[in-house]
Amino acid sequence: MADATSTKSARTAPAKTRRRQLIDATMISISRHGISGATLTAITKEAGLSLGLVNFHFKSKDALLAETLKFLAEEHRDLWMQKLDRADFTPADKLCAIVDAQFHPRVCNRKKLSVWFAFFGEGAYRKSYRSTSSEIDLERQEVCIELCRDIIAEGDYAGPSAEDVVQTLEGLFDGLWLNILMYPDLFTRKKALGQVMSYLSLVFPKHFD
Amino acid sequence: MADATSTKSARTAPAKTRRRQLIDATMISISRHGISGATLTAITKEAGLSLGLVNFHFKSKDALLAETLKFLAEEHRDLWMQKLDRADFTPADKLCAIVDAQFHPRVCNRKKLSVWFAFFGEGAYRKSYRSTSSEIDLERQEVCIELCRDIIAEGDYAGPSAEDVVQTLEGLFDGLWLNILMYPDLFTRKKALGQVMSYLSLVFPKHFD
Amino acid sequence: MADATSTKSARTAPAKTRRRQLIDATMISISRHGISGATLTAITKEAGLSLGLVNFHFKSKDALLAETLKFLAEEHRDLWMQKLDRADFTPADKLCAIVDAQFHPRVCNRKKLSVWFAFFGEGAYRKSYRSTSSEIDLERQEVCIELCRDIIAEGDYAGPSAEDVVQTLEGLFDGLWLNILMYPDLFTRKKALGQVMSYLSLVFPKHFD
Amino acid sequence: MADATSTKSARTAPAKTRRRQLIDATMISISRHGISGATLTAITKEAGLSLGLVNFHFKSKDALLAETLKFLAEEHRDLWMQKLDRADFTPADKLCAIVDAQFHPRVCNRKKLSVWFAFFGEGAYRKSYRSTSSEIDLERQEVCIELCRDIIAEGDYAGPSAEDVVQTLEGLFDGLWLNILMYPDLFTRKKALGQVMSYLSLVFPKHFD
DNA sequence: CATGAATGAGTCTTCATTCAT
DNA sequence: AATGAATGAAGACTCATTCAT
Repeated sequence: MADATSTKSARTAPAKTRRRQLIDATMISISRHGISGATLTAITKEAGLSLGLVNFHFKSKDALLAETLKFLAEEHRDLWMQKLDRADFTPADKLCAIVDAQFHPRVCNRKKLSVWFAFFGEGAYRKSYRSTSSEIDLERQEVCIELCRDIIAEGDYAGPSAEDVVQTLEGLFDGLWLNILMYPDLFTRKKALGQVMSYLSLVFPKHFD
Repeated sequence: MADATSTKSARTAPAKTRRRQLIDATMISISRHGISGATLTAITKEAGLSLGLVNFHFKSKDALLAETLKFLAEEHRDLWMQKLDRADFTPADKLCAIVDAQFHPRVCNRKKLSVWFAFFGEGAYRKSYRSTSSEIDLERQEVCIELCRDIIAEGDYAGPSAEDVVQTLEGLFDGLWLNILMYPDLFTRKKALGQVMSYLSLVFPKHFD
Repeated sequence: MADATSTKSARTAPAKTRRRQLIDATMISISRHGISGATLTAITKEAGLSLGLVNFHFKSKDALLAETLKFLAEEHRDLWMQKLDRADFTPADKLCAIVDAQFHPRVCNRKKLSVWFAFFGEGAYRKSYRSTSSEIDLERQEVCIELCRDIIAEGDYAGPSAEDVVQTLEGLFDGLWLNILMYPDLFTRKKALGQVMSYLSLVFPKHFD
Repeated sequence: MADATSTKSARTAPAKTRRRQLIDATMISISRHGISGATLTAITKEAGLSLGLVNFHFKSKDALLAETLKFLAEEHRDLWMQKLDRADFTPADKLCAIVDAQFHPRVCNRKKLSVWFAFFGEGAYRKSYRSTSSEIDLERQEVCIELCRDIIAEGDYAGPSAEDVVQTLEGLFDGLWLNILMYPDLFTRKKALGQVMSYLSLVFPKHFD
């Protein structure tokens, strides 16, 4: 009986459902027509909802975009976090899991990469990003640094510091994402993953491959 | 005395000067107010010129943006190219020069990074970029691959292939640029440069530090 | 007292009503300030509606103008058509009705003549006219030719052919319209009508006066 | 040797030459791109002259258009006037000459008809026309009425009055011009001429064919 | 909760006119 | 007498936001 969670869009639906629909339509619109083409008309048409709903469920368009960014950041964090609890994972396994998450299809696809870089490209959203989502980035960096420290200790590596490695990793993550977005024919998720693993095997040869 | 070449703006000026002024004002506007805030009104006000001049010196606003992108790409290329001719440079020196250019203040500053990522962020301009400027990127990659091949041969390295190294370098370049733009307090040109050199000393230990 | 059909303008109104209002305001604007003065600002002000409504109810200004032309052509056709069905009318009566319609106040007034000639005067609209409205003209000519054939047969006239007469009539219609528009003090609907009837009594003396 | 009247455009030329060039370019521009496309840029490019010249030789664009209209009206008048002096012409010959002039290729061609109706179509120019050129029209009508009176007296016609005939003729002139402009494939100068002559043979059978 | 017509500020673009050369 | 870069008002069009239903 309970069709509360039905995806079938009823004439009325709980606020949460509508918000999710709108956020999804926003991402699709941005990826298809760019940030400038992501008008409320385009977004609501994509969602199959009425124009007025955005300002009803969100305070403004800017709020919708901010929520979209937040959604993306949290979805990403959920992905790499879920493997960290596993007791049977070594630090290297966990680092590997984070790298995997970075290029997981759920996160690393044209639809979502378009949105990320649309936000990065607009100064106003960079600021918004820093204030709402950067702590997630920092959290991941902290975790990675911790893992690298363990790995370095285990392997007794004399190379770059844990901080150095992590900053290089972060740089690689973003840069490879951009390459995948710009040249989808030349750069693939798989290739990018290989690139990062190749780097890790260079710094931590005893742990990676 | 002779102020024929004075920068003092006369009522009329050669087309080239006006175009340069407008391109510069475009970059400043984008970096200050984002791509969406870079209206012709804002740009011409920034340049201290009248509104109608853009459509006089460029066919349209889109043309102005395309030219801005082209200017940026060419300025960048000129920078890394100028060191490649020097006969007294070893391949490692030349590679080093390219890395230096990537983080040279003339190229790697907030004003210009903002513009790069503004273009990357908008699907329409990504396409425009691919059709007008990507050959410059590819050219640089070719050159880097060649240099890496020489270095690998010289050092008899058994690590990643020249192609692999270069793709990682390209990824690092873009990712570090983004980090500098996003977190200017945490990431500096100098630090980024160190990051890349650190990577190079890992893959080519006999050549770099 | 039910004011459901009241002309009092509610905040929202059916699309058809708005379209009609805008078309009407377009005709008034053209007749008052010429086609070049018929700006969207002028039109919407005339209609007492907001500027953005034109692009909401019509795709563009050009579409509005095309619809205006179409409206005019159809209104005109409806006028001369309505008398053609009457069984008690002779061919001469019907031809007379068509002539009457041509100079009927609903069609032949400064407001609408201004619009007709505004369209005729601009090459682009002449083309638009040919593709959308000329079939109405041709239809009328066909009907007139048929009627003239009947009249010629009835009266056994040896003068110009039905086609000739109709082409002369069409020429007279347009020319008299233009004269009424240009010299409203010298040329009136009534006079024009007399002119045409005078011509008809010359070619078909047994049928007209 | 005297090349004062040379059509070769020297760097400087007498004002009269330049004015004629600009008027001609105006007519060509209007006929090619419509009145709205007849910008000063288009006109001066068509004339092969510099943009600033219009406001130099004419007070304003409006003045140029008014002069163009005047030129057209005077050229037309010169055409029908030149036959009126001939002592060997009967009134019917003279009337015939006026009709011929109306459809003479120098006057009745797409380039010039486009201009006439462009002016008729714009209220502002209708007014300008009335104040500068209508006396030419009226003059022609006077002449025609006089001729018709003579013809009626000669033939002892009992049909429409001279005034009536002339008004019908004027209507036919304008209407046939419009038809030629609108449907160049269906209506030709020759056909139009035949139409008018056919009308004249109806009212003045003893004089025309 | 939901709708979508209406609003009008803001954008790009065009173009007659000016003016230093 | 001639040039054409520069100006800025005015145009069509877009779109986030509002609000009566």
